[in-house]
Amino acid sequence: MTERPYHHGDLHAALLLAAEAELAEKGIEGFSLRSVAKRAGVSHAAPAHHFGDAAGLLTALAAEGFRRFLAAQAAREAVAAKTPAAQMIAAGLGYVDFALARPALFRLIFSSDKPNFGDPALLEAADAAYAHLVTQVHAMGGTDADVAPVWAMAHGLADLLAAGRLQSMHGLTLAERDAAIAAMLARSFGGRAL
Amino acid sequence: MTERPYHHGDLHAALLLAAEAELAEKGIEGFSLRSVAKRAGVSHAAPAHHFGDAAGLLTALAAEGFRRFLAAQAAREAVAAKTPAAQMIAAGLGYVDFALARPALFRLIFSSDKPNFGDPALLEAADAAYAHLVTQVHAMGGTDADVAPVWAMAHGLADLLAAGRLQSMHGLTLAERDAAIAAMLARSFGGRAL
DNA sequence: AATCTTATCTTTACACTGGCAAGATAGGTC
DNA sequence: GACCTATCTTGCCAGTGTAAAGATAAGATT
Repeated sequence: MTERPYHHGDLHAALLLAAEAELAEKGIEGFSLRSVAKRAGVSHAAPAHHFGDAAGLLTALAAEGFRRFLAAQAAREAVAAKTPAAQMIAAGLGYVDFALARPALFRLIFSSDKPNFGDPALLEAADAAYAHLVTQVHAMGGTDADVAPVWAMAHGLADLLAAGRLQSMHGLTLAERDAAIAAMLARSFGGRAL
Repeated sequence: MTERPYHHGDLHAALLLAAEAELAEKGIEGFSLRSVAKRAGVSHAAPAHHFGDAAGLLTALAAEGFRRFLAAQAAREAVAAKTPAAQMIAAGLGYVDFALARPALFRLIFSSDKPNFGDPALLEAADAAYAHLVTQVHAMGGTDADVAPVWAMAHGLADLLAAGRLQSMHGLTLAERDAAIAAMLARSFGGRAL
């Protein structure tokens, strides 16, 4: 029987990990602060000291979510051709990858009121994601007016796919699905990406 | 003092109205069944008889939401030119109108796990909305492959605007905003709408 | 008309939730 | 060694969803 020490050591990080697992299993609407604490092997009131309240924990998790979100895009970009068009397509594919791999986290950062989006750390992470998108569009020779359609297309695809609502894309192989998404992203840029 | 009768008369409809108001005020994440009951002037357990549980009430509300969603599109179509292209653009504008006018209801039908989407009445309402979209695309001479990009563009714009995330469109007048959305929708159709 | 049946609504109770306050523990500082 | 502060636990409260049991009313049957 290994006695659990009174002080955890790195409860802050442990709680974030537990919260991510809890979110993935229960979804935003089933998320429970007490359950997260139990998962981390700690009393129900322990998280308060590190994150204040449930919103605080979800705010920190959302910031981490934005970083994962960017990482998913970077992963696609790393294996894509180093042309601006291919990089932008890759970012869009990563956008969708993230929504499908972590739907609850995706909803937390885009469709939830629980995190405090005025929090500086969260704002910074969100701004970084947005800045990346703008950079991609500019690299392709697009203007600020091209940002909205590209973003909307990627976001709409990601959100609908994560919700399981685009049944027309269900029977496709991964390669076919990627090709279809790439074509739609190119279309959102005005067809100038092909 | 008008004594409240033991039997409400039409509690089913009254609860739906109260639930819609509750949703609009508190959002999905602040939605409370007991608060809805209080709003309808009835005990907290009364809704159970009509809707089973909270999910049942939100399922019924989601079905109603889909009907409102279609009505918002129809409202735009009624005042638009009667060409297929103008009608499709109008539907997209109505899509966005709905998301901005009732963001919580929009999230309930597209980004929530609480309603039971296997419910026949909800399925029927959702299918009707999807069928309308397909009809629009076909009327323009589009194929089934054109449905996804048009839907994704409309949905992405609606979701991002409802979340207040497309700040680039904040300073626009209503007419300018509509024109920008129309241009993006046309783009999602491959530019063949202009 | 009297009784039975059924639907509707209330009351009560329970397990769970988030948040607060008070106490326990331990690590660091003077 | 004494103090201080951060960390964590325990105990508590109001609020939530849901189930069970009782109260009330309306309709049906006789």
